[in-house]
Formats: sequence, structure tokens, C-alpha cells
Amino acid sequence: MKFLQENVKKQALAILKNDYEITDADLVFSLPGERKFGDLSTNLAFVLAKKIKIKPLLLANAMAGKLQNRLAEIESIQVAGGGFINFFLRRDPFLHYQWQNRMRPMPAKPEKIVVEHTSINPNKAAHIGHLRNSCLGDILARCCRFLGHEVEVQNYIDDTGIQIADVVWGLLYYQKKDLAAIKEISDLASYLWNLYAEVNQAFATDEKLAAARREVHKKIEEKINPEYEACLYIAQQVLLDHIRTMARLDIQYDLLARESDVIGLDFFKAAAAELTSRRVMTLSQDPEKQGCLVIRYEQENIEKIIVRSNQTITYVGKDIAYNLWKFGLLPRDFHYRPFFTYPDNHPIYMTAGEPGTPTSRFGQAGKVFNVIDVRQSYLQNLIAQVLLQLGHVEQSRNFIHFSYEMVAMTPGCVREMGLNLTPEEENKPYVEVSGRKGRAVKADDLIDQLIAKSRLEIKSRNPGLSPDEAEPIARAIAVAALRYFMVKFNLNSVIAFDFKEALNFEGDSGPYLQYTLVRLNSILKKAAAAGLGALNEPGCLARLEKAERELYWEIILNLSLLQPQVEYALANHELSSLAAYAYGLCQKFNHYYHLFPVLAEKDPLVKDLRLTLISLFKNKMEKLLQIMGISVPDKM
RNA sequence: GCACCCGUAGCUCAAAGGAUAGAGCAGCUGACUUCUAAUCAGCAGGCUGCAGGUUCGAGUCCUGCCGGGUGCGCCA
Repeated sequence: MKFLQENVKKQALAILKNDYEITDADLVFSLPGERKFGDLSTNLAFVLAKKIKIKPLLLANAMAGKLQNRLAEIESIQVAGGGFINFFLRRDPFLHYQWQNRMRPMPAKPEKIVVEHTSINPNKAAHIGHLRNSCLGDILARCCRFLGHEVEVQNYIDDTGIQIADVVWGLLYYQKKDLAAIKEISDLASYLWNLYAEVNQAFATDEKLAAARREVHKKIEEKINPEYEACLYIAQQVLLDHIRTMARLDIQYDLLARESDVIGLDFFKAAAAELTSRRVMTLSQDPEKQGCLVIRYEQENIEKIIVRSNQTITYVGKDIAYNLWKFGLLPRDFHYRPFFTYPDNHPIYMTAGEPGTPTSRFGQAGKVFNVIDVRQSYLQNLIAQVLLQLGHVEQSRNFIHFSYEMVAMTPGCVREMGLNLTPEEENKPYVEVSGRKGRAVKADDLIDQLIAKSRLEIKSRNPGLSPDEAEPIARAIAVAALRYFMVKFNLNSVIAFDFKEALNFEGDSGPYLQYTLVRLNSILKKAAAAGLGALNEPGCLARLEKAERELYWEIILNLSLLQPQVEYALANHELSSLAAYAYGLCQKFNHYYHLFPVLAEKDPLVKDLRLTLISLFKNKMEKLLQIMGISVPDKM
């Protein structure tokens, strides 16, 4: 479709340039919402009318007259709506082109893309807020791969922060467990979920405890046992738990970048030299920040502390160094070791402080996507600013904060879970999810609920299925429902989480998409059994009755938009447009399915055309579902 | 206080400056002896928060209000 649009544009421009002063940018095509307005439409006449002061309608008619019958791919041209020029494609050649090119692989693109997502503090189990991050990040990575990019998925592990000190303190001093006792705790991540909320409540009410926590944090930084060893153990176990949870959703990582290695390998020192010599980072003149090194955030005219008066480095400082490294702009590298292998043999590497396994180079990105919620915009913007100030113009432009709004919970949902609300919170439209307050739905619990529900649905529809057969199907449906739910909203709309919506398997949902393909596959299977497997070139659409022909064309035309849709989603940071695209296509197909039976059709040519349509639909929709991380079960 | 985001049907959300503002859920009618009814067809539901402005054209852009959220830490 994209190729065709460009081709039509080139031809039209060549013709119109003789009579009008138009540029490449003036001629923009769009797909009209209704087919009576054509397959391609342009507002060129409106744009030009302003410049040369002629009525748009007159101009549009004149232009249409000049273009009529002179564009190879265009059957006819009409003017409508006061000046839109609408183009109707030659349908049979278009269908042939789509059919012939359906298997063509996407050419590889040279630009390597690093996507950072998940990055959960390793001190408690993952919750629904993290799921939005990981699902978006994973789909983003899949979009880039689909378009031919090399993609590296990184997960940043803050294994040194105060959050982890909280639970270390909780285990060692609040619950008075020794290391051996800690190692005996099963399902540590869930256990810490409760403990983390509990100790934070304690910290809030008792000043002295906060000092104890700082003491634990200090001991971890100075590698003093048992605090340090407990910290290492907890971070590793919880991290493994997060990896396991996300693997349930088919979300995988390539590299785990540890904050302790960013610190241990003095990444910041390497960055600091440059920051200081370019006077990006300076000694603060503010008496309250005496002895601190700061960077001025220009957008809001704030001084951000990078190096504290005690010479320790803040989170932003470490993040600046880490992101410079992602682009290969730091004269320093991590060491690496293999950490984990997925059942499909895909390895995850972890950064290391000491020389480990030699491996292919990580980082060296041409473009970086950081999937982090909107609350960190200020810090991400600061990093982009710093890249620019250091003279890395290209990298600054390719440093992308893939920002999304938070997941919240309605007061009703919080109450439903048996959790407490303050009277003030009761009256809010939603309250933010918080691991610190233990106020969130745990990721694993939600996945379990989804699987349980799909199990019931499968059982009622397919009573003969054994549990062994039903289980993978239940999982596939649960994953589809969850991933679709997480991607269908606009990035800047807050998701006010609601069990009823998230557990919906009907209508605008992941299982709806799966069901469409399951039925379609069933037709193809039966057609193959009847010896109708191999398909020839598509026949002429004229063979179809008008009503079917129009619907058929509508579907073919929309199917051709897969690649432009993915490019649009990526360029505009709007992955929800992919969900809407997939849903719209399936709606159209289901409508067609009900009106026009395939296998019962008597006319062999019509039957062939219908089989062509469903083959093409399967081809495109499977690619689209793969981008969304949704698999298609054999039956539902 | 400053900065960013949101306000569309009873509810949850779409609408890429464009043609008659669309879906799902909930409600009401209908369609399983048929390629799987997790489906489909239909009914009903709207001063797009308010007031101005820009434009051939505004839910979308600008200004001001009203209501809500978030960020602005020597936490990460």
C-alpha cells in the first residue's frame, strides 16, 4: 500500500507540477473512512486554494480533469465534499500484487535499537503497573523487529537502592531472620510483597526506624555482611521471579543491566570528565546545595543534583552514564555472564563487574527507547538535554522516552480486594497503585485469575477436551486478554484498573481476535481436506455480487495497511492504534464470515476468491498478532 | 507557585485538523439442524466540561475559565 501511494503521488506530482506550484509536502493521501469517498483521498485543492485564491471545488475539478486516466494504478477519480479529490484503485491488479507479495520478508534495517523496559525494583513481586510497562515494551520491541531492526531488550536492575534495603532490614532486624532462614522462604517475591508494605508502614510511624534503614543501606553499599549477602540473594531471587512472571506472557529480555555494575565499573567517572569539561555539570552556587555537582534543567530552570555533597552519585547521574553507554558513547564497557536460558534456548546475559564470558557487543544503539511511566519525564528530558549539550545531536534525537500514564485502581476495586482507603481516597476517581502500600493487584494473581476463567470457558464449550489439551489453550487466551487490555488504551490515558474489564473475553478483547482466526483456520483445514489446499492466482472480483465485492475489497484494502500501521504506531508512540487496527479488521472479517459461506459455495470461482481472502487475512493477521504477542490456539 | 497530562453515550474507551463523532460493556429485539454463537444483525443512548478565537473545515490547534490527575527530593 505504501509503495503504491508513493507511486501514485510521484505520477500525480509530475503531471500537476506543469500547471500548479505544488511541493512534495502539499500532496498528502489518506484513507477515507468510507469507500464511497475512494480508496485514496487528498485535500490538495484546499491547501492550494489558499495560496492562489481560487475556490477549492473549482481547483479540485480542474486537477481531477488533468489526472483522469493518466495514473497507472487508478481506475477513476472523483471530486466530493467541496474539494476532496478521491481516487479509486484498479482492484484486480491490486489484489494480485497483495497476493504475490504476501510472503516477501521485510528487508533488514541497519539501525540497532535498544529497548529498556520492565526495570522493576527487585524487592517484591511484580504488579499490574509493571505489566503495562512490560507489555508495552515487549510490543514496542516486536514492532521494531517486524520492521527489520536488530533489537536488544534491556532490563535495568536497581540492586543497590534504598527499596531493597527496606526489605533487607525487614528480614534481618524486624523479623530477625538469619540468612539461612531467609533462604528457606518459598515464593520470596510474594513474601516480600507483604513485608515491604508492612515495613513501610512502620517507617512512616517511627522516625528511629528510618535511621536504621539508612544504616542497612550504607552497609550494603560498603559490602558488609550479612546485609550485603542478604541483598544479593534477595535481588537475584526476586529478579528470577520477575523473569518467570513475564515469561508467562512471552516477554523476554536480552540483557540485565545491574546498577551495582554501573557503580562498580565507575561508569559515572567516565561520563563526569566530559560533563565537567563542557561545563554541563558545575559546582552548585546554592548555599543549600553546598559541595554538590549539579546540572541545570533548562525547561524548568531547576538545578538537579548529580553528585551529592558526600560525593555519592544520584540516580540521575547513574542513568546519564548508563544511557551514554547504550549509545556506545562511554569509553567503557560492562563485563558479561550468561544468567538464564529460556525453554526456547534464548539466553539472557547479565552485566558483571569482573571479566566473564566474552560475548557479542551489547549496547552500540542507533536508537534508544526507554519505556518508563510519565512520572519520570523530567529526568528523561534531562538526559536528552545532556546528550545535546555534550554535542551528541543525533543521539539526543534518537533518545526516546516511551512515556505512558500510570495504572491506577478505582476505590471500588481497592475495596473489592479488602484493602483500606482513607476517607479522602474514597472520594477520588482512582488511586495510584503502590507496592509500598501493598495496594495493587499482583501480576501473577491476575494471570492466574485469567487462566482460571479461560479454563471454565473452554470446558463449557469443549466438554470433551482433556485438562492436558485445555491448559495451553487456557494460557494462550489469558495472555491474549491481558496483553490486549494493556495495549488497547492510549498511552496518555490513566488505566483505572477494573477486574471486569480486564477479564472480558468478548467484543473489544484479545480472545475476540483469536476466535476470528480459529474459525478461519478451521475453514482452511476443511478446505485442505477437501483437496482445495493449493491456491492459484486470485480471480477477478467481477465474479462476486456487488454486496460481497464491496466488503471483500474493504477487507483487502485494509489488510494492505499492515506495515504502514506498524510504522505509524512506532513513529507516534501509539501502540493502541495496532489494537484498534486488528480489532477493526476482525470485525469486518466476522461480518463477511456470517454473510458468505466458503465451503458450501457452488460457484468454484467464487469459492476460490473467498479462500484467497481468508488466506490473505490469515497471513496478515498472524503477523499482526505476533507483534502484539498473541498466539492462536487450535480451537477455542 | 511552576511544568506536563486528562475531561467525548449510563460505564470503559476510539476518532492520525477532513466528509454523517464511532466501538465494547450494561439494557432491549432477533439469528445456532449451517465453515465454532468467545460470533453476527438490529434498537436505544451525544450541547465532545464552559466561553471565545484561528481555519474552506475544530472533539482535535490557540487563549481564558471550571473540574480531575501527575511531577518539581543531597529517594530510586
